[in-house]
Amino acid sequence: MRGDEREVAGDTDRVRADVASWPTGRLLSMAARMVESRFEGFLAGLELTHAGLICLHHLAGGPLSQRELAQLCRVTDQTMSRTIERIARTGHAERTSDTRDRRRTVVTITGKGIEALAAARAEERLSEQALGAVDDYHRFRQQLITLITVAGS
Amino acid sequence: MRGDEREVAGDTDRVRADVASWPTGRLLSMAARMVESRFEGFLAGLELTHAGLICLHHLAGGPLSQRELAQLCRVTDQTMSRTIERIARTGHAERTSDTRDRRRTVVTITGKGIEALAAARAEERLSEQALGAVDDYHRFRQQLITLITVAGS
DNA sequence: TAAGATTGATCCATCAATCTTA
DNA sequence: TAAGATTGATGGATCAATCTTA
Repeated sequence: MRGDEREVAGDTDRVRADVASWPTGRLLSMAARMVESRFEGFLAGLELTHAGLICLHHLAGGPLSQRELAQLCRVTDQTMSRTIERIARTGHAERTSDTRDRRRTVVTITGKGIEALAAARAEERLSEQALGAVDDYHRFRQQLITLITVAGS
Repeated sequence: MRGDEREVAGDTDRVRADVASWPTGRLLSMAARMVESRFEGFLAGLELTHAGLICLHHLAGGPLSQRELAQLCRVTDQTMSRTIERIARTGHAERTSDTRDRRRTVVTITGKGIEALAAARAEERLSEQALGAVDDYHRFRQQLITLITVAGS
């Protein structure tokens, strides 16, 4: 009984009121979905996803084992295993067995991966300009980084 | 957290450096996971999840159709269908068919749902105190609300 | 035809259990 | 036994397709 044709004016205010009482965790996940979805279509054109992109980001500095990559991306080993499976399948990275310790799998970014990373970063810069609605965007990012840093250690 | 003895000092700085170059969407989803995971154990004791909790939050104001609930929670109808299935199964809400329009399903919070909501809100307040690491927490929340509001309209 | 809700397929993440190699 | 990686089950979200009722 609330969502009908009477939202002639004040729609933004109504949404704001709905959301203002949400727990902070919910606000964060909602915001994450909105920001990331703007970008997903573009990434799909590169055969990439957000999870794969952050891997390539870290792999740009050189090959890493799956566990090292998981720690840098701050996900579990299990999640990383599946993400790497995908970026290997699409040809953005390669898995090779470490000859000195055959338990380890070394992941290396490919030429296709490097190109996709560059393209994604360029687009990212553009799409984040839309976040200008947040006043003091730089500080907002710093607050997020602080939150992740202190809560994660 | 990462139980090695070589990170005697500077662990926090290292994590911060890792994360500082991430896209904002990734920072948001990471922060969301960290904040929400603190709370999940408690909710599990109530047989609830975050998705269910936000439903109960909106249902506290009175019964709603599934579509209305989806719009308030800002998820798709399909997601809401599955979330309601769960909170109905656990007895936190009930589904009844609207006799005047049998396409509609009316969702009502139960006594168990009301109790669980109250318990969760009390705990929520406590757990969010840990977010005090963010300077000007109030403004941080306002920025999130702005982001969701303007991007979603 | 359209509206409301459900089911199927996919993706990101988790934990628990397993498999291989050290 | 432990370390590194994988697989299975589950939860939260999406889109596409379907089913029922108006």
